[in-house]
Amino acid sequence: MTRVLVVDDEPQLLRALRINLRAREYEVEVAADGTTALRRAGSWHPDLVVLDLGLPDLEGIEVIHGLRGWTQVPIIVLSGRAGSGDKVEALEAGADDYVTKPFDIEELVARIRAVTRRISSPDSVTPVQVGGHTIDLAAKTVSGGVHLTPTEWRLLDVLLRNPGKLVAQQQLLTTVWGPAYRSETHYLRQYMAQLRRKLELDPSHPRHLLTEPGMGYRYQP
Amino acid sequence: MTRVLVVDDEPQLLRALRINLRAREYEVEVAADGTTALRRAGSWHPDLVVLDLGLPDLEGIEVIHGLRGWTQVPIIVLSGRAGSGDKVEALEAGADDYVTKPFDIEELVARIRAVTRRISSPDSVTPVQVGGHTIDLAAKTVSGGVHLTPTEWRLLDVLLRNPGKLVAQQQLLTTVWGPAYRSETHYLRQYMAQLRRKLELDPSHPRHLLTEPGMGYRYQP
DNA sequence: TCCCATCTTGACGGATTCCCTACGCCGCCA
DNA sequence: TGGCGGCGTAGGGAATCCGTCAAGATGGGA
Repeated sequence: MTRVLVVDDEPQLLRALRINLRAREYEVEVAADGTTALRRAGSWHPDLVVLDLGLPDLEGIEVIHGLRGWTQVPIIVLSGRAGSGDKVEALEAGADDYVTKPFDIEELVARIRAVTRRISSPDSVTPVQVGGHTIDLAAKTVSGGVHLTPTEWRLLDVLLRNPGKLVAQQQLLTTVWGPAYRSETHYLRQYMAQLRRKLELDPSHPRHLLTEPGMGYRYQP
Repeated sequence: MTRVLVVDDEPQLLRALRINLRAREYEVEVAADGTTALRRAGSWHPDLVVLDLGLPDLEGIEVIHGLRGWTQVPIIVLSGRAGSGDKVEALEAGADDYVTKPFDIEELVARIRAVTRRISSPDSVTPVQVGGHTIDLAAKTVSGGVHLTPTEWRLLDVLLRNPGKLVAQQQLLTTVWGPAYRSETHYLRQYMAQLRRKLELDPSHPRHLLTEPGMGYRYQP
């Protein structure tokens, strides 16, 4: 089930969105200010964030930056201002879509559907087994009380979305750390070791997170 | 169906391209910034990338380098600047075509068709049979628990991409080891023997990895 | 302010891969 | 028959790559 975090300081709008989204089989959490929103996103790992730019404590742009610091979760921005300057600023900060108030709630739901369809379509990611653990990439959960850090999730994400395929070191480094880290292979060694310690039954003889010397790594289902 | 990843930070242009390309039976994914683009390319494996150079987070050139680090997927570059310097830089970084804004959408579609017709994506190469083994060049896998080293893969790659064709010794040496090794034919003997040992049913009587004395080698499907 | 989780950075032993030399075989030709 | 060039095979040293431990740096929350 798709998890949506709605961030807005108007209780009426929150209620309306919660009812409409739950009726359409979405899981909904709400936050009334930016600080709460960032904290809840960090602990709950939503699949989508609906964010009002006019918040009491933080600039909406700050919330976008805060989220983009560690996640690529889709963000749909709500705003009372229709100026193209705000729009550009929000989209440049990393928002995925922009809706101007007042809006028809059906329109927002349609945009949410469009964004979530785009996210889930690349390959329907169902929970995956590694070692004795069940990993849910969408919910960002691992069974057995295992906790992964943001970087570990990004790395595992790339590997698990290419099951059986060799993923080159350069690809892992550029997608997880950025293009500037193209040759910093010691990060890979470090974090692959951590993933194995946390996920493999016998970390010194991995069966799923495999090394291909001189090339990269491979997730073997 | 051909898969196209469109990277641009202008929502209007994204929408227009998505509609026009989908109407022409392309599968379309979009990304609004370079980081997202790199991640999505890594998980979705598009057959073609349409890339705007003016992105909010990364230099477009960086995105090209990031992609070229692991894939030969065709890249069509969009840019607002018509200067030939940018053009040269993008093409040298590995872009396949260059379109200056503003452009007619029909023109872009025509170029997309041209590029996809010209280049069959290496990521969509179907597995190949050699001896009793199935070889997947994209995933870097061989059936039957056979393991190949990086140099062996590079050599096999060249041969398998030229099925039935004679590949000259010089060409193999320059593409696998570099131009400086143009006359070191003993490397070829060494690694061809290893490939045969690992892949051919009867290594001393190869049926697929054939020698053309004095000329080079040939992969016989 | 301190503490804790996370991300960096450095160093070292062991494993893999590569490079290089040497040798035997075969067909060709003088 | 003996020499020669091209090819296949074998093995060991060197270079590279990888896993691991440890410690410093960073930043956010209590």
